[in-house]
Amino acid sequence: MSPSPLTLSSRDRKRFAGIEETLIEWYNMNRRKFSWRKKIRDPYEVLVCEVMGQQTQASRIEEFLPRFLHQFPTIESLAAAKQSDVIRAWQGLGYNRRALNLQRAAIALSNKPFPKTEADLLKLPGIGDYTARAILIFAYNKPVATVDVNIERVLSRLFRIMPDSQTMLPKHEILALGEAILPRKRSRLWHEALMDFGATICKKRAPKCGECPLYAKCKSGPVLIDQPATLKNLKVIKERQYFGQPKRIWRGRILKLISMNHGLTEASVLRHLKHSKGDADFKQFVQEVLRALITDGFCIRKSDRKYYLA
DNA sequence: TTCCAGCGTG
DNA sequence: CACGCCGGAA
Repeated sequence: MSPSPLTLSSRDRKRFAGIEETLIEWYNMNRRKFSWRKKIRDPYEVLVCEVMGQQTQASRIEEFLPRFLHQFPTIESLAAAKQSDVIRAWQGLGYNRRALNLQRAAIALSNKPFPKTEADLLKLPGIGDYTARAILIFAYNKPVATVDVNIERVLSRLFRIMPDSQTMLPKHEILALGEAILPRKRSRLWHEALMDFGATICKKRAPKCGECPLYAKCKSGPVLIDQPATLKNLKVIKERQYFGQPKRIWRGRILKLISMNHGLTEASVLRHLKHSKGDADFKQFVQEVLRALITDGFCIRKSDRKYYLA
């Protein structure tokens, strides 16, 4: 899945020469200090770190990664672990499916050389375009480009005039742009710089154009600098509520209940949830959630009619 | 209450 | 391509 090669316009190329140097300089002074950013990186640790990073703010990884790696120090140990222990180790991080997929990936990788190509990484469950490339970049400093939402924002705004803080270039254009400007000898450093810059200066909401070292070179800066933090006319999609909470919250609570008890009947689950008894609709809803947790591979119901972590 | 942020499925 | 998945922080 290589992006179509793109030749930067000579104008863009000229502008970029200064951008690269300024951004790296900014990064050297202002980078976020994370424990996993060490000189030598174990591919397995990069894999875990990147999966934890999916849909999750980097600061929250700090809390979970060391503990997880202590508990599952190698691919083989994760592959051999009880799934219930992996789920428990993931509790609080969110998107629990990632834990299941990560262990499945570990099983697939167990006792084999760690993959070094995008195609091989993409075969793993839970590894998509972004993560496959990110692993190659952070584990091996491989000269490929990857685009997360931070990089998407930074490149869109820098190279094209974005009408507001929400609008971005199409994904394939950004990837092509990313490939075109990639400093191929320092892919890892460059991507970390782009991400940190996007997370702290070129933020989604209320970007700090006033203190941006690239302001003079940024196409969108003049548009974004005075934009109010909250945009009107942008319709907010409200999350559907079930009995006062989004379903994901109920799923999380129920999964946590099951993970903290050895065998729970449906009645016990209902009791723990402290919802008004005799609410038939709520009972049916909980049943649906329990069924889904089983379908999704988190739980099982044994012949004693009690629910357990799978 | 809103914000943040990739993958897999239908 | 649209949607569901999680939970802490702002």
